[in-house]
Amino acid sequence: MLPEEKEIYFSVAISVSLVLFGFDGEKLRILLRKKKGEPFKGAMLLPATYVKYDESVDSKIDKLVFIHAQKEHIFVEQLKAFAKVFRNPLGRVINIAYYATVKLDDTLVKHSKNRGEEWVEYSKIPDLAFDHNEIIDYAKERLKRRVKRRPIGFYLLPEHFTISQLQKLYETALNREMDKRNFRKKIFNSQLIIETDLTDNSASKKSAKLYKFDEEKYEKLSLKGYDFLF
Amino acid sequence: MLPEEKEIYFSVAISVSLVLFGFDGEKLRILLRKKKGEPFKGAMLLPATYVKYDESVDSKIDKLVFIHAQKEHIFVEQLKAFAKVFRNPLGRVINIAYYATVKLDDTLVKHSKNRGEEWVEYSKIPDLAFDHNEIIDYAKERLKRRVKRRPIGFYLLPEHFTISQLQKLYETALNREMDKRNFRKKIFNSQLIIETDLTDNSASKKSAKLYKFDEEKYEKLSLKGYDFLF
DNA sequence: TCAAAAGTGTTCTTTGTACACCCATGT
DNA sequence: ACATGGGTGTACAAAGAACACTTTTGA
Repeated sequence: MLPEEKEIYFSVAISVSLVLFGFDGEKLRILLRKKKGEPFKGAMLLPATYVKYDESVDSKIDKLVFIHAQKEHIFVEQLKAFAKVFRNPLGRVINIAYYATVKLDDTLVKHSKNRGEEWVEYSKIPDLAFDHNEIIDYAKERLKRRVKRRPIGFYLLPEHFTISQLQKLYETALNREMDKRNFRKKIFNSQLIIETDLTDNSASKKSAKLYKFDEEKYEKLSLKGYDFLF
Repeated sequence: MLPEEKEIYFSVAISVSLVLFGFDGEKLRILLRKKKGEPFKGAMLLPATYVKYDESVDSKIDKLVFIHAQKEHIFVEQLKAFAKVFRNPLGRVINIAYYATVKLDDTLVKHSKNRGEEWVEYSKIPDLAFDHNEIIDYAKERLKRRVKRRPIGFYLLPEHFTISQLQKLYETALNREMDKRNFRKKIFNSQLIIETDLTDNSASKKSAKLYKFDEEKYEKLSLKGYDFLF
């Protein structure tokens, strides 16, 4: 590359965007915010930020995740780069999209509301600014595939959860209904969940047993290239 | 973004790189070239090119694929963006990596040789310039996953191929040995290959039947969200 | 005649799937 | 007493895994 050519190459901006999945025990949701400035003022869109030419994309996305999920060490993975020429009216912006999963509780919902953000139902995503609908569609597909092979569903649930909650999560993510008995069989066979003494009676008259994810066992198994089950 | 801020954002370059997989009937290979100019002069690396601020990434990667594969309509998919701050000494360059698969024949090997490029064995990739080893590792993982679920293996073989060739391809991509009888059973059950009248006796005294991929049937099945088998 | 790859079936195990009823309890 | 979700087992079907010998023919 000749020095005089540099400016026709080095004139692009980077942004990162985040598809943050949350599950409230009932429904799978995605965090959206309302755009404050131009372009697309007032439109809903994904959390996103520009990255300066000397900034690390990884640390930028980690910050974005922390701001919105209020937790560290959660599951984050890059989706891909969205790079269409005219996706942003300000100039050429390459968006590197990520997704992450978080346990959705009242504290976090409140935090998001205070920031003017909203946890929108998985199946009710409105038209968004830029190409963010395309990004969400891609993220949903990725989640579907991942959830089949790795127990990332567990990262979306509270520490203690009922089997019904887990099943609802899988049903939403995979977009199909499952048989209760077969589901339980599969889950218990996986040996990845531990029964606790606790119960939950928020959803039913009869109270349900609460379980937790056996992270230690999963670590061991995943070292051996373990593949999950659905 | 304020106008005076624009230059700290719009000062990044994009490049695309290509992990081109080829299979010669015996071995799975990846196309590499030798770097001519600085930086990293003389080092081996992936085919790659810079993308101008107003150029389409898609058309740039299509061109790159065509130059090296000499065919159109081959399987190409984005891997992800590689975005480390110091991956390129010229400045901040975001590399959007792709992979593609091509049928490797003598004509193409010659073409590559004329261009000073080399088809290097899948398991013998040397140390490369930039972060290209990381990109190849990522591409291998993706190929492994894809090959299990979609018959992309067929795109790597010549139009007519023997079952042994197909098995070798799967064994290399998945990095494990398979039982001949079970492999054949699975492949024939998939109903995706058609027997031809042709035979091949290049690899053995006893000649082997040649088969071809039933693309039409695959199109139909893939519309229904069909998943392959390994 | 022998080396090298082609081709071929059966058995057993594991996994997936379909399916229906009783239980505990809050209202 | 009844509605609501919690919890349980069995039988059949499909897929996966292990395993060994015969065939063809060029060298």
